[in-house]
Amino acid sequence: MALAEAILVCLTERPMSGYDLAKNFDASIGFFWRASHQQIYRELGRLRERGYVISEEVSQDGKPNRIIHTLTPAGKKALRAWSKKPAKHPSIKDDVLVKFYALENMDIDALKDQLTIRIDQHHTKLSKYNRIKERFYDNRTLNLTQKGKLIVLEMGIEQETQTIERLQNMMIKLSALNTND
Amino acid sequence: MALAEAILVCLTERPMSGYDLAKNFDASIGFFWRASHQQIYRELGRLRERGYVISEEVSQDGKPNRIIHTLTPAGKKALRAWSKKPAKHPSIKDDVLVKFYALENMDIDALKDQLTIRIDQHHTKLSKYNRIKERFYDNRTLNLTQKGKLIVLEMGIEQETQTIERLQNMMIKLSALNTND
DNA sequence: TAACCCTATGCAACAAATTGCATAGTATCA
DNA sequence: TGATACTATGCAATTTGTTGCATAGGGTTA
Repeated sequence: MALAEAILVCLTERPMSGYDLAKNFDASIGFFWRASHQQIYRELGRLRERGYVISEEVSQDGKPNRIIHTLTPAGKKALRAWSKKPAKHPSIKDDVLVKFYALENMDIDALKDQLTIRIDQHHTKLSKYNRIKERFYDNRTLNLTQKGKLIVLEMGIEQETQTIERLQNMMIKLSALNTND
Repeated sequence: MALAEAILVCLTERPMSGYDLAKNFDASIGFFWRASHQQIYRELGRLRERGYVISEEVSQDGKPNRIIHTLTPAGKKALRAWSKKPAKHPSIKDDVLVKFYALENMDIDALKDQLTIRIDQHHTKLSKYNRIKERFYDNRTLNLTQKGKLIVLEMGIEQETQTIERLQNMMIKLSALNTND
């Protein structure tokens, strides 16, 4: 259950509400771990039960009260223990590639549209990464945690760039098939 | 529930038993869609209920009987309908990248070991892809389905090559951190 | 002024995935 | 000859993930 750990990792940055976490899972950490707010709230309950976070309600006016979750020493200990455990295989599930596996039974024009959408999505991601890099990491003295984040960010930029190229390549090959057969 | 469709895609090649499918999900199609045999057997039950496959028991001697599942016209129709539906976001869940997000709370030596294992795994995958390409796709006249499979195979080879480079890059950056800080 | 979005939390139902176990014969290796 | 691996199927329990809904005040837009 690495969602628990992904949440703890977020909370090392600063104490956060479930809502803040959900937004984080929609942006930064969400680039390689997605979770809905429902999942996050449920998991926060479990983390509280285990004593990995403490939660306190903070009243706001005009807005609903927030519940701020803070990482406990036990939580940090759990994180370090987790870091020593072997990593799992990253999950792979990709509709589009499956579709290429039975082209004769597919609607090829529809598949092209899907490829186009995919390429757009990766462009969006790439722009986000680049914006984050410019804003937060250029020309600064970085501590260890920031350096770690910069490493994954740069890997993300490379990955997205290469993915876009590969998808464009697939598109070209798919189009070539279509006109010849 | 695209596992159903991934199974149907496999069955377009030839009728198969659950066991055969499980092996396929461990090799070819499994490179971008993983599923355990328990998942597959359960899903086959549902596909049979919906009339997308028909199943017949074949007795063997020495070995347990096999149940061979064949794609029905209704199954093919369902596949084509699925091909028109927009693709989902490919699922992303990667422990290792999450770990880079809180380096101060991680055991960096353990993380290096994990990176090494990852690199090895991608090398293994790459070799498999290359072997498949040599065996089945070189110097042949290919039909549409085979061309589709070749496209994803070539994309897989590119992807794995690039992933290995990126991971090695991460390793170098991580090592540089370790000695300086 | 109605429709919609944002902040903020959460329950409930359902679907999918994981983990553990069970059966049972054959083959291979030490 | 005992251990292990392969073929072949499947149940059951648990954990994760998804979808739909509910509440509720505030701001923005048409």
